Amino acid sequence: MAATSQAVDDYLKAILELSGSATELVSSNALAARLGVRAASVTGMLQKLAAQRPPLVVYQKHRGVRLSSAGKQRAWEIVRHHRLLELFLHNILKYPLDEVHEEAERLEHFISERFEDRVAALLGDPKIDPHGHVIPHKHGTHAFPDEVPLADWPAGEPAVIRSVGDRDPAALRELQRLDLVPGVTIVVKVRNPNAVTLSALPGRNTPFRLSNELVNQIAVAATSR
Amino acid sequence: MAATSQAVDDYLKAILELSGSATELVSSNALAARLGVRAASVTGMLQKLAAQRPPLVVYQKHRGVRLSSAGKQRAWEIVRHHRLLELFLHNILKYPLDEVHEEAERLEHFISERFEDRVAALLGDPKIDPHGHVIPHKHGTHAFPDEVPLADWPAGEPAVIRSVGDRDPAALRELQRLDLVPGVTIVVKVRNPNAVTLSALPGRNTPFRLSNELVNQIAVAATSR
DNA sequence: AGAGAAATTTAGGCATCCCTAAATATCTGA
DNA sequence: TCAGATATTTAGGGATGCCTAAATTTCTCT
Ligand SMILES: [Mn+2]
Ligand SMILES: [Mn+2]
Ligand SMILES: [Mn+2]
Ligand SMILES: [Mn+2]
Repeated sequence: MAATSQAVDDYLKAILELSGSATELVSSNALAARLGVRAASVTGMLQKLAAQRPPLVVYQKHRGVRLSSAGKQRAWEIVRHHRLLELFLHNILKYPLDEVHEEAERLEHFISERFEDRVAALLGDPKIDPHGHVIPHKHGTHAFPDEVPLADWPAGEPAVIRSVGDRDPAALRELQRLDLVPGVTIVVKVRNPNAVTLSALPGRNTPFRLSNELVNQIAVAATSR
Repeated sequence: MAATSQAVDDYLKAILELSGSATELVSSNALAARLGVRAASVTGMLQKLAAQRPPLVVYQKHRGVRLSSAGKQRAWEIVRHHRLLELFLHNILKYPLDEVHEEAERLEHFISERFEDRVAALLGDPKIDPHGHVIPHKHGTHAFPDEVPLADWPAGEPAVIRSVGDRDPAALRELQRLDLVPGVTIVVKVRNPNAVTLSALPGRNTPFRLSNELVNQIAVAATSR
């Protein structure tokens, strides 16, 4: 497989991250917004990725794009780099949680296979990154975890925080301050259009309100098992 | 100071490494050979570097180029990244000695100041990289060590290996096999145009011949002190 | 069906960094 | 001094990846 540039890597990863289910098409505009480039630039790049041999994406004009199997492989590879790097930066180099993402976002494109393997070994073949995201295996993808966005979770039902978003440092600092980190159990008391109120919990005296901006950073799962 | 591209970094580092003494001019052809590009490309880049504000090099047409103080600062910065990374790869990630250079050569351009600082802390503010090269301080340059090329060392006088070249993996493996690594004491018995013969040494039964290719990888200093 | 939203196309441009080939200029040593 | 070595200039090009602006196509919803 031909080597991919940083820009290509970023497009593939963005398509992966925007396509919730594997078959869902991602629109050009969504990609443009996520990558901070113009729609015309996206169209150009998608055509290039689809024209490559083997193609990295399956591109349907006006309908959207999804990863080909080669594209999926490369995208997961980059995600593995990213999450291993984040854990390394946090656990070994003692980076604050809200600073790991930016550095990993840069370095993920440049580390070698050997670096990836040695870091994984140093960390003891970890399964979860410091935000609670699953670290994919070296070859092949990984099953989607059973987590759902907190915004979709029913009120009254206890839930465990599985992961938090890694892209917004300010939100991350706030979540840490509130102790809303992976592993913590919460209960939604009320859901409004713009916020969610969480019930009082052990170690916290009053119910409190979480803005959607923070709610959207959190993914949860049932407390059972 | 404006951010420098990878290509600019590589030019600055090459100028630094090719100018033995601080004031020595480096020729365009020497740079072209070291960087694996054409002389015409070098001329173009040198003009760009000299035109920058502040200038990164002092360029005298037909005579050569040397680093300005801004250029020197950036070049030493990259060298610090490189040598810290090499030591990190060797000591923490357990890379073989002959594989650290290539990875460091790539990553040196992309790590942040924070990464540099945290790696230095993890390694205990090291002074010497795994090839025996001095790791410059974070701000400002460093004094040149007292080492000289083995090719310039007088026969009969014992010498300690101070450093070995990091750019040729095959040569490095051979030097390790021969136990010619930093810290080891040697004596030159005979010098030929194409080789040097070392005297028998503790742990070695016969004198042996070292090709210039290997001799040129080694820098030594007096055994005293 | 028609309007508005979404996406694409086209045409031109910018920046970086590299290449070749040929002509020219400068330097240096015998 | 002058020939050969060294370096520069000029003029052309390629690749990547981004931009704008305007025109157009396609889709989707009412
Ligand atoms: Mn990899
Ligand atoms: Mn993460
Ligand atoms: Mn630095
Ligand atoms: Mn080294």
